[in-house]
Amino acid sequence: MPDAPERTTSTDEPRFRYTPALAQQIELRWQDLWEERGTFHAANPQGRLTGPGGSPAQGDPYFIMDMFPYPSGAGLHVGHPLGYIATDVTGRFRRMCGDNVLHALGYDAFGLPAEQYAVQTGQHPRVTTEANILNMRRQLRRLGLGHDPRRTFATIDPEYVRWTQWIFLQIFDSWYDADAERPGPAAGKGRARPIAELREELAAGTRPVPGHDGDNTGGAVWAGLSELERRDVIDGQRLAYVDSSPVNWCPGLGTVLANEEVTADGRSERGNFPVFQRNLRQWKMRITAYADRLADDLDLIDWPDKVKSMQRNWIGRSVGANVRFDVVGTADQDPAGAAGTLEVFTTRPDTLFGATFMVVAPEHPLLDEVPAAWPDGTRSAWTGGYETPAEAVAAYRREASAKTAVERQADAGKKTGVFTGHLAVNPVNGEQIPVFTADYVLMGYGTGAIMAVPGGDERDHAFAEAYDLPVVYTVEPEGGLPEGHTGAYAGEGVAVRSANDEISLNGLGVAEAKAAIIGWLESKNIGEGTTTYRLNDWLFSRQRYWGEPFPVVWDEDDRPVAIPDAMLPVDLPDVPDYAPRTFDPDDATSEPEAPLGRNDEWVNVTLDLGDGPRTYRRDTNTMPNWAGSCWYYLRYLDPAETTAPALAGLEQYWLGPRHNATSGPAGGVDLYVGGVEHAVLHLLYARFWHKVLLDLGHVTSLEPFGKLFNQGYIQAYAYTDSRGQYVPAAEVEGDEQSGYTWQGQPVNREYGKMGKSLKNVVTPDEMYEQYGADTFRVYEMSMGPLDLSRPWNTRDVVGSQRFLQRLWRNVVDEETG
RNA sequence: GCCGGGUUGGCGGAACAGGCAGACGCGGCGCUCUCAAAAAGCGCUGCCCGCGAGGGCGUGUGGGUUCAAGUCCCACACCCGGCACCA
Repeated sequence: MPDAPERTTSTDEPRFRYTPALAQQIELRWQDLWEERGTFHAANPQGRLTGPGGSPAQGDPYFIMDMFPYPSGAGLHVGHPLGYIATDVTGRFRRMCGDNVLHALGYDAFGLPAEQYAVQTGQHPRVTTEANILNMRRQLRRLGLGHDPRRTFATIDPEYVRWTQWIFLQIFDSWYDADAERPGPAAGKGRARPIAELREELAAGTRPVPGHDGDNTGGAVWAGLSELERRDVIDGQRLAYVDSSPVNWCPGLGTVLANEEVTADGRSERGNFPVFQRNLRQWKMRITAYADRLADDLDLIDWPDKVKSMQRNWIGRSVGANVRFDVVGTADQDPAGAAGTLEVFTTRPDTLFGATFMVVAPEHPLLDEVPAAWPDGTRSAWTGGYETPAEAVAAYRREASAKTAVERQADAGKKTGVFTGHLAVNPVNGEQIPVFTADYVLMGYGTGAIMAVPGGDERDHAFAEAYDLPVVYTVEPEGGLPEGHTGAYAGEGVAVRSANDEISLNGLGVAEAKAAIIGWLESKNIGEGTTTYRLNDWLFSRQRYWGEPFPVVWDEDDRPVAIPDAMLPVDLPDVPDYAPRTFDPDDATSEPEAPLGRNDEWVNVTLDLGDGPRTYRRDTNTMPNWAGSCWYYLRYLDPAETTAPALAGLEQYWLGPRHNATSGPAGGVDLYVGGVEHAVLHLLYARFWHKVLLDLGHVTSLEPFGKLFNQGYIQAYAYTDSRGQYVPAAEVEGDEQSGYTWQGQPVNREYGKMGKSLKNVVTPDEMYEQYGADTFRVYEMSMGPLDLSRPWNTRDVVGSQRFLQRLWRNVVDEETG
């Protein structure tokens, strides 16, 4: 029982009433005691981290976690702690039930906003970030969260960076063996293996050399390669690799971005700047190798369906077939010979007999060379009015490349295109069909080329209608297509008009027909069943300062060399100017320039990496913000561990599939609470890293997060005056009926986020001061279900205050104490 | 268009397994305390009719199942979120 507070006002309030002042006194006292006693220390089954008073681990392990915060300069508003309060309540409940609860909070401290804040304030990002973390710690401690304070860390801590870089090197030093059996619970085919094993197998000749024809028996092909060629083969197989392909270049941010960071209308998620496709040499991670496992293992985890479906959508698995069409030479070239082949991907190989033309993306390499003249039978509508295919194709390519993502979306449905002059041979019936280029076919998906079946696909049908191309229906529903049917028929049915001398699909259902035609294509070696994904490899390098440097140097042959583990971490150097080099947001021709490149002494180093001192160039990129958050859950197990990101025994105890089964058959964190905005970013990347670590034997759980819960957002009202300027929401008076006013003038109410610029921020500090942390916590938990978004109303908080007062009165006499 | 989630008083929301709809909180009204106000406490508060007793209506809309439906089934409308020319 605390002493009665000094009376600070002249009221006649009872001495022992539960007032904000008394609440604060109680809260601070207990917060100090919890810290002193280590009340919320979670006990590891081994090692230095024991429970309160040195107690050993007892009860079922229960690992509960929040998506860790980004220490922004603005400090917290009342929306931020919502999830932390919820996990605290759950964690305390489980602890009371006898579980060994692990609950801690670290800080995700690299990244663009921290860097931008530092640039604005003219201070080094480390200075501002550390100050922000301190402020956030203070605000959160006052909330009274039952966290284990020994387990906190920030992603910018050099010891944390060491292990982030170490994991990067594990990925860099791995390749994906699609045929290898996975051991243990991950059973199936395909896993990451150390790159050294690839080299051994190539040298021994037990594996063909990728990208090189020829029989590698006894390592014959391998032996014929120079050391540089060998390194190129190896580097081409790594799970972290550098290559030059179209990437998202964002001049406004001065960096390239991952697909997941670009919105559907072609802008950066952060800053909303235009993003351009450019061929640039960048680091990527081979997440596509894990596409199937990332999709399939969603069945093993307890996540909201919404998030699962977003991930499935993003991965975008389609099962179908690749089919190769011969492209014939035209009259002026070589009328007899084939000019090449055109490979397409289709999910409906059963409709091959209905393919009456082909379409390739404007960027397709087939268009680099086109026939000199229009072939016989070319219709004027196909040529775009040009004299030659070359002119027509060039004009269309120009047009297409000038289109922005927004324009392209707006035009979706309207079909434009032009005949390329090429003719392809439909392998099932020998018919020569025209090859068009059109922007409704995307280079980034499948093979960038399709067989068009206007009888079975609405887009192809629209194109066929616009360019007067023949329509053949090869699938009909039971009872046939209705009289006068127009448009494509994409439904179930049986194959018709689908037979040649060797194979007949007629009468088969869609699934059987697919299987039959794939068998035939494979027997003729002109196609095979295959699976295509929408997911692309993860673009992993950024041209910014405030991130983890790549633990890689480049040798005199311009090949990447890993920094040995013993030399980690590679610290961020001091550079004269850490500001990113940004550009006119619309200037697509600008070139990225990494701030780390501004320090020649750092960039050019002499190192002894095992074969004597040599000079190298450091990699000047930094990792994306996601790197640190890809594995932080592992670091809570013991942030001071010096031999591994996390000890195997601890990982098994806290994350392994287990007994109380709260985390499900895949293991992972028992409860992970955070916003839905990371559905295809952090949550996909972290799953990918975890599976690589699993393959390499560093973890035993199949998934990092067994159960996920998305909390809603606390929203708020904001008010604008007649000029549209925001006015301080706290000073607005009135209600819905009588209208709202600020300083006597009427204002407009809007509903949305809480934010500085909207002048409607309410801070936890104000709540501690006016009501106490417990009232604040009760209010947030009683506003409504956690997964819903709802409005903050400061005046409603008093209800929770009265509730606690009533509770208090039931236990304590307000007059006597 | 496809996928996911919703729709209950003036407002946020509750109703767990089909069993008294509207818990709890805000707001509103009345009262107590006070010279007064604030704070706090007590009572009332879904809508309509009625002085009242009381009556009627009521969970987006229309149907259905059931002794009984916010809850189950069918159809529709609207709102929010995600994806979208992905072959």
